[in-house]
Amino acid sequence: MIADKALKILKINKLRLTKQRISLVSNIFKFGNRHINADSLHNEMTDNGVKVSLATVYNTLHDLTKVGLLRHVKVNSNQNYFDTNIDAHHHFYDESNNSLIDISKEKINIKDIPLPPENKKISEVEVIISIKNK
Amino acid sequence: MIADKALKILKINKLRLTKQRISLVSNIFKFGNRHINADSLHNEMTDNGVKVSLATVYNTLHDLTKVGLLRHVKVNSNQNYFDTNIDAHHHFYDESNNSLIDISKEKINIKDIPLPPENKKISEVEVIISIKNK
DNA sequence: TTTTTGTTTAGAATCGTTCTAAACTACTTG
DNA sequence: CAAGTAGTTTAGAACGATTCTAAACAAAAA
Repeated sequence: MIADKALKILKINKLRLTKQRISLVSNIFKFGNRHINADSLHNEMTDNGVKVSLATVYNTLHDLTKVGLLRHVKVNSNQNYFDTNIDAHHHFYDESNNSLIDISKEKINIKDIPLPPENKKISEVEVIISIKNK
Repeated sequence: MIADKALKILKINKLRLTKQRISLVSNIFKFGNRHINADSLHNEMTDNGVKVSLATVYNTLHDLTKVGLLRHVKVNSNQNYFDTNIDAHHHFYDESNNSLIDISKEKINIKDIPLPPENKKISEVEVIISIKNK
């Protein structure tokens, strides 16, 4: 995903292309796939000399998730992580430093997936392999 | 797991059998397998007329986890969930109400598990199937 | 341009959780 | 079984991540 394409998707979803969103989006998608949280993204912006409030960082991360440009990773850390890789895939979760490492979908083969309860549908299947130092 | 056995394990681990721990443990393991969080457990105690501070509830949940009587579920909800079912198994995570439903290990067949990075070892493999209302 | 409506902001508020240090009590030892 | 000691509980403060508020602002529409 490149920033320009992401901005088009924001526009399609009737989200205004404000200065803040433009610089956040360009930062988020500047590097390859990665896992970000609000705080580190906010620091990144500050370090780059871009002044954006933390509230806007949170709002934008949620907006981007809503339109499918980010994926909220359901790992229980004290912080919420957002993944720029929106394709189905799994994660190593390093307990020693709360970091995530992608595992491509093909690497894990899940055979049988049970049916969800009545009136529910599956929204996501995620494998989390917790790891720690040897 | 029954409460008496759990208390023995506490003793073995040199954790004192205080009034608070005894009533917490007996509450936690009174029902079958379930998923608890600090707040709801604290309410449960209060409703039963047992006065325990919230801090003690947190301490005890952690202590029980440390000695292997509970398992901390790594689902990203805003609260931490502890599972009285300590056997390897998986979960449905109902996004509509942040609840967990057990899926027994046999129901899901994970074929290939990738090797962890250098100097790391796997501590847990967890499948989380997020579900929502149809 | 002017108006409308969505967005940003600083700071307050909230929520789950952990910390603190004083009071307390289970267990140990003499 | 009394006295000592070391682990435990507690209320309340503190904390860290996140959300809320309502006023200022800016993008898009009219």
